[in-house]
Amino acid sequence: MIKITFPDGNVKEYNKGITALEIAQGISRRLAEEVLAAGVNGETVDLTRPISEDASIKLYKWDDAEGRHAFWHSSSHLMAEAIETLYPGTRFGIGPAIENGFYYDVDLGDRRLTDADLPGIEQKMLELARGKEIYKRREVSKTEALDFFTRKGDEYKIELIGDLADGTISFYSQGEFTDLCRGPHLPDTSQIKAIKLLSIAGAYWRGDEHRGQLTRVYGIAFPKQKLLDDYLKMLEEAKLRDHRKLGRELELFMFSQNVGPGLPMWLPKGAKLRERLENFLKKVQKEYGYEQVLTPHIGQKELYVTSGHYEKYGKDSFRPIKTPQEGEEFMLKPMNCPHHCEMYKFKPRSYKDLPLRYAEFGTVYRYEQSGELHGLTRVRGFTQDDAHIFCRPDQLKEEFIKVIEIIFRIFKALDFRDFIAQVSLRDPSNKGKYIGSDDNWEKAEAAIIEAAAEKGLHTVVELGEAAFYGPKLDFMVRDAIGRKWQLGTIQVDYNLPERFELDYAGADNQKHRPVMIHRAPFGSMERFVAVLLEHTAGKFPLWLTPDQVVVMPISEKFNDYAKKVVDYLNNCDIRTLIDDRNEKIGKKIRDNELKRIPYLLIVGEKEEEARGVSVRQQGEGDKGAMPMTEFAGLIQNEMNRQMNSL
RNA sequence: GCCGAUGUAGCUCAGUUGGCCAGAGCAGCUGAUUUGUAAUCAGCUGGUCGGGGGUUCGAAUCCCUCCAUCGGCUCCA
Repeated sequence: MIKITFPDGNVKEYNKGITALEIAQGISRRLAEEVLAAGVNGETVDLTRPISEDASIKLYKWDDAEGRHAFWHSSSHLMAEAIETLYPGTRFGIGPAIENGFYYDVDLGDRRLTDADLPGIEQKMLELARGKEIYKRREVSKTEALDFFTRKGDEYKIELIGDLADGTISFYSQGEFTDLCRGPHLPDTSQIKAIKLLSIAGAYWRGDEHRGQLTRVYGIAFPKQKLLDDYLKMLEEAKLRDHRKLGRELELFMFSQNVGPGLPMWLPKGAKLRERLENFLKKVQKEYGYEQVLTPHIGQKELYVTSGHYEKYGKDSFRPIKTPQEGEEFMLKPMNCPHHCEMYKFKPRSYKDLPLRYAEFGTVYRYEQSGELHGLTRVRGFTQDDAHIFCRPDQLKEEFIKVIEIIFRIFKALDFRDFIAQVSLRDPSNKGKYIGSDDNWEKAEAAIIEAAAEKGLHTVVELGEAAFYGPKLDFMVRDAIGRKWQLGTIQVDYNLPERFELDYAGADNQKHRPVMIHRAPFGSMERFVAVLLEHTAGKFPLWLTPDQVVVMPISEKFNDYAKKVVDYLNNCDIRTLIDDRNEKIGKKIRDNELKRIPYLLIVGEKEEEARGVSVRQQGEGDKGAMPMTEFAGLIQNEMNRQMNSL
């Protein structure tokens, strides 16, 4: 007998070799139908894996990420089986479960897969799933594994097996299909009831652009048709809050093919909105002792040779601009730090001057490959809410913490509650990618980890994601369809001060080297506005929104009165428009609701007589009539309340 | 840059066995109407069918090429 401990602390005895599925069956039939995978002593395993010793157990269902993961991983194998059936001779790369669904990288030789082939694969998958094929696990030796895929002629699997240690290799088979796989998997295919293959994409083998490209088929599957329907509906709704669509509808920004791809232009409403965001951050930064500076948009190439950026990115940048007479080379600035370093060197600095905090809304230009441009989130010209803090080593942690506080304040003001804090460290196995001494890197990484811990920040650590000159703490939020984008970033840098030979006189009258912090709480104005648009679906808070109030006369007879109301409100610093089109009030309401203007004011005979307005709040309907002075007071109060809490 | 898809009016979209002057709704303009809480009616304007080649008696439609956009990959100082 073995002892099984359940998550609630209960302990029960079972025969040695019992499976999690059998345990579930012993609890209830319903549970046995719903359970997808098991956690045994913290490891996620197949439900049908015999348990041979005392263990704590957790049964994972659809609501658990581990359960969905097993479900989608099994779906991926099912898709591979379908593809192999339909297209014999296909070779397979990797086919994991992902956050939403699964994919498989396949090589069909000369055959090309297109979207039109997907429904056929879906049908074959459903057909195979209904056959209730068992997922069978088998442990194999390395020789046997290599032998199997050599006979099959699948060089991708052979390469994968080559990296595995003998004794750790397992195969999973269902139906006629056998795959190299660690698992875990569902007991059989019958739980896979609804399948949608979503798209086809090219993907480099093992993520290496110098190697061949496989065809990646993305899909998602569910245990119930309704879940699939809901998911597809959610995707449709997400499209409605796509910042590219909202940006056009709300007339915030645009792109022009004549100006060039990835070069956004801010229309009047967007420019004003951005200005309000900038003013908000300037106000906060002033409290934190920052000083605004301004620098030019270009700099001599040598500046970037000094910084190391030229060596790292020079080949992939916009080409330098040459002066016609002297042939001097200038680059569009891809970042602001070298300029700020030069400003640090303007005069000798003392330890008493530090920290020095130079802030600039700096517009930079980076050559991004054409295929990776994306709305406002990935562009070739953008404005960073940049600042560089030059401080003494003993001030580093405190300064870093203060930057975290600024980011918290901004995320709170704009209601970004769901963010990921990622600590990006260097890849210890590939130190050549980075500049600077091991000692400096260790100090910088320790400072970030300590500061984050001190602010109680729950972080994820990613190795190899650091900038080439230093580690960083990034704040990521998701867009409408769940893609992660980096917004705020804080980076510790011991290297640029060395390269630019920055120093200060210490209390000992010796030269010392300052430490630099690069930071951008928004990340870039473009990306921040994009993510904010998707978060709010275009319904910005009152203080930020482009137009706060629209006055709508019932008929043209009341246009004069409406204009008086508009003038009065604008004089009260309330951003007010008039809709004096010759349209019925229902039409005006509809159009202005769709423009997401927070307050719609209706004025007709009654209102003119009473010098009042009838108030309608966006999305909430009729709020009744009141004098226009009272309305103005309410809006001003609301705005003041919002601005003061920023 | 790579893989796949898409590109018709400002916006959303019809229009493929290649065949009269390329269509609709919304937006815009003009007029009628003078409206009370999510679309009043009528008329009109607006298109190098992404650009350039080619095939054909004839191309939005077929082929080539370039560009842009979309979904991924790679990349992201």
